[in-house]
Amino acid sequence: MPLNLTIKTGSPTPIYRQIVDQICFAAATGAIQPGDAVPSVRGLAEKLVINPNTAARAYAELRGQGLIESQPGRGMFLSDRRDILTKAERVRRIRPLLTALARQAVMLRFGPDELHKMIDREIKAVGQRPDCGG
Amino acid sequence: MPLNLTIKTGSPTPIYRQIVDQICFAAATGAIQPGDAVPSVRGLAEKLVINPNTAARAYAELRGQGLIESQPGRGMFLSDRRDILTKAERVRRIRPLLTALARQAVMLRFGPDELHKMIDREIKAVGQRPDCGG
Amino acid sequence: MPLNLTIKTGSPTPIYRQIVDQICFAAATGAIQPGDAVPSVRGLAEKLVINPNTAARAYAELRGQGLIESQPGRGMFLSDRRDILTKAERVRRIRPLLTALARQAVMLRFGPDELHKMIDREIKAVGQRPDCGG
Amino acid sequence: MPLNLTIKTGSPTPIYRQIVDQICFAAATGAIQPGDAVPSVRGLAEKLVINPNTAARAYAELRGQGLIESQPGRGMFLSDRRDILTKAERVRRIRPLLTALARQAVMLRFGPDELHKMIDREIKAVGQRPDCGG
DNA sequence: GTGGTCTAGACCACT
DNA sequence: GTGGTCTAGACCACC
Repeated sequence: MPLNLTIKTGSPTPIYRQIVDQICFAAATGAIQPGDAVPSVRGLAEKLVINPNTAARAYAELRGQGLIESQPGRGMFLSDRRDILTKAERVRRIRPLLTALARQAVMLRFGPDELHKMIDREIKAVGQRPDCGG
Repeated sequence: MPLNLTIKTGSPTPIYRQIVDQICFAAATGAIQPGDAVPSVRGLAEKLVINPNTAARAYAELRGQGLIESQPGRGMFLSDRRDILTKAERVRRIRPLLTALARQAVMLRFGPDELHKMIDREIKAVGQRPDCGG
Repeated sequence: MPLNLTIKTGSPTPIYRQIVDQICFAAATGAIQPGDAVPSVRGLAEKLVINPNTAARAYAELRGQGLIESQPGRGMFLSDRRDILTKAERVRRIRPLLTALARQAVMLRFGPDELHKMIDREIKAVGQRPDCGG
Repeated sequence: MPLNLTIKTGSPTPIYRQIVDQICFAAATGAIQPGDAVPSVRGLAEKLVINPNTAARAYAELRGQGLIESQPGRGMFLSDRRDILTKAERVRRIRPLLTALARQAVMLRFGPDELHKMIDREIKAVGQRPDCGG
């Protein structure tokens, strides 16, 4: 089962964001491969019982990020892997989370080694859950 | 001087949050010890030239977290926070940040080693800044 | 007049795209500076006589590109300049236009020097027109 | 062999477009000269193993552009296209591409010199490919 | 059938 | 007041 999208309504994480994240992960982890088709806007909307616009919005964001490409009239397909963002921008985008984690870790007296182990475990576990607290 | 609070007005981080963070850090790093007195609401407000309500709000949050205790008639004192949180509770509190970081890291294609290095650097950097709310 | 947005309805270029392009240009040419506010979603919608959602969509795209940042409750502001895309990605995005131009130029017997002059003139002229054929 | 047409099926560029482009190039580069005969619709369809309708459509477009002329009973011949387009018309036709390129270049922060180099490279590369529709 | 765009109107959260 | 999200339904273009 290469792509099993699920959403949680009423979550602080918007639905479209949940979809984006899950497809993003599926691509990053290799669950879906370049050239693979992603569900159609209408099909996804029907399956998840959401408005087609919401599904379209998720896909629009993914397309904007260069992760998928649309072939008009045929559907949307996963693009070839490539580095889109500069190293500086990637660091910039993950920085707030690093800072927040470091602050909380210091406050809760977690040491670097403990953190490393926990983050490694988390990386392995990630990608199954539709909502991880935005 | 065990506690040297400074604030930055006009920051995206509310002033009360800045105070909470700094006292939190001071406690976590041992700059202030359990049983030490913290400034009175009025004294703090006067020193930082802020509204007493703002200082009170900061202390309310700290007391809610169990970090300080008021001894009526004597003032506010740092409690021994090691007694407060179990290991499970500490993990529970840092978990959402770990998850969020792991997800973002996977999406931005940061490997575990890169993450470890960035986390360590961030931990070292943390605690010096009056404003560290992301 | 730092920012004079106009749109052309019924154009092949979608309205939201026209807005994105114009703000993008204004930023690239220095007409608006980092930290400057951009019109509010509702204000822009009213001025251009479009649906607020359409304006919001344009801003969402600009924010996704890292060009503007939203300060909740305050408005949207132009971000600091930074390189977001890798060189390879920037080339990749301009490539189709280069190819199309080169083909047309060969067919119409324009030489490289003529092209250089025309493209330079076009660069100087660009940015005033809301629609330039998408 | 003045005209060696090849097509790529399954390409995003329709077959008729590929034919138009290649004949267009052959004419522009002098591979075929005004007055030269071009293959008949039937002959071309047979050689390329395509539907005669597709070949006819390609020729219809070329004739519409004034590039070829049919001499009833004799076949189709390359017309002298230098007589057809005035300088103003040539500029008018390439203008939209110049504008689009200039806009995109400004947005992606490509300077004039970089653009000139990329254009020159693209011109050299053009014409060899059976599929060059962007 | 596919995606893309736009409108209209609702609700939320933050300040 | 600000932005953010979601729904509903419409129309277009492409295949």
